[in-house]
Amino acid sequence: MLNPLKNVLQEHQLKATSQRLTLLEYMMTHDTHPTAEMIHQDLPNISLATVYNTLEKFVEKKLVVIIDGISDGKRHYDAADHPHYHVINTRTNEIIDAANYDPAPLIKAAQAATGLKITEYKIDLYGVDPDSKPE
Amino acid sequence: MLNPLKNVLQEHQLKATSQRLTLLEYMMTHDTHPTAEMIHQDLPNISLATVYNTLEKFVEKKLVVIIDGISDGKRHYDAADHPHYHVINTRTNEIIDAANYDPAPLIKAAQAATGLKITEYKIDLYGVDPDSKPE
DNA sequence: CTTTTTGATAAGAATGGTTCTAAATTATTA
DNA sequence: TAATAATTTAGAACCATTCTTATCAAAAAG
Ligand SMILES: [Mn+2]
Ligand SMILES: [Mn+2]
Ligand SMILES: [Zn+2]
Ligand SMILES: [Zn+2]
Repeated sequence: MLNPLKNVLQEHQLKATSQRLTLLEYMMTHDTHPTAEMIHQDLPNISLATVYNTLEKFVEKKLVVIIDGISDGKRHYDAADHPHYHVINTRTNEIIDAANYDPAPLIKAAQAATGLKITEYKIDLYGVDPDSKPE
Repeated sequence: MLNPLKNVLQEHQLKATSQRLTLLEYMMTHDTHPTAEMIHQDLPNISLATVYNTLEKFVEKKLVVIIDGISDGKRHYDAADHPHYHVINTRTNEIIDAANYDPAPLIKAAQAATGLKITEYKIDLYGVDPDSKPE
């Protein structure tokens, strides 16, 4: 087995079809946060239905996470290969990755507050360029 | 001015119509996290369009926040009267409020990482009952 | 090697939450 | 009051996502 992406898929009980390999590589190698439609435009040989189906599978397997709350009304996707949080520039809708924060105390607080076992978390902050005029 | 809710609306440059007063009171006095449709069912005298329009205004003015990422695919709304974060039970879709966490270091980290001025943040954790069987 | 079964992909139709439109009310101003 | 502006409303339209159904491909069975 020379293809590490093939390994990743098989470890997650997903058959390594060419579409899945292509999509997984796309998500792993792009630091953008594309919508299904954007991915389909970059990979026109994979049908839009398959993009949606495959991303759904990847989300189930926690290979990919959904970013919503973007003001374009569309669902954005992000490879979940390294834990990080997002800062969204509300003027440009740019989604910026950041990782200079340890979520462990937050997870602990959430478990203490609710008694639930935390399986996932999502931290999104919204901001604007400080030099930009208000309104 | 005896009605404090009327004050709140006027302080936010919103005319205090009866629909807005009713909706603001509804959001303030309910600790649930309803969808527009749920609110409309509880307040059938206010049209669904007005529920959407008014919630959008309230979100602009930061009186209300949107909760998305719930697996019912619908947008939920929450009064923003006190800062808190959410823990979502992914088996029941219950949205639990929690406030035992200070977001100041996170906000500081985000500003340091991006240079943006943070205006809003959204922290959602997802969990399951620890006694429930897996899958 | 067939044959059979299972799962994946594809194209397009359907869905439904949300937004838009245009008309009717209501509030404000002169 | 009349004139103007803002809000509300019902229903139409939108469109991102999901569903349907038909093909296709890979794996198991024989
Ligand atoms: Mn990424
Ligand atoms: Mn609340
Ligand atoms: Zn990211
Ligand atoms: Zn809440």
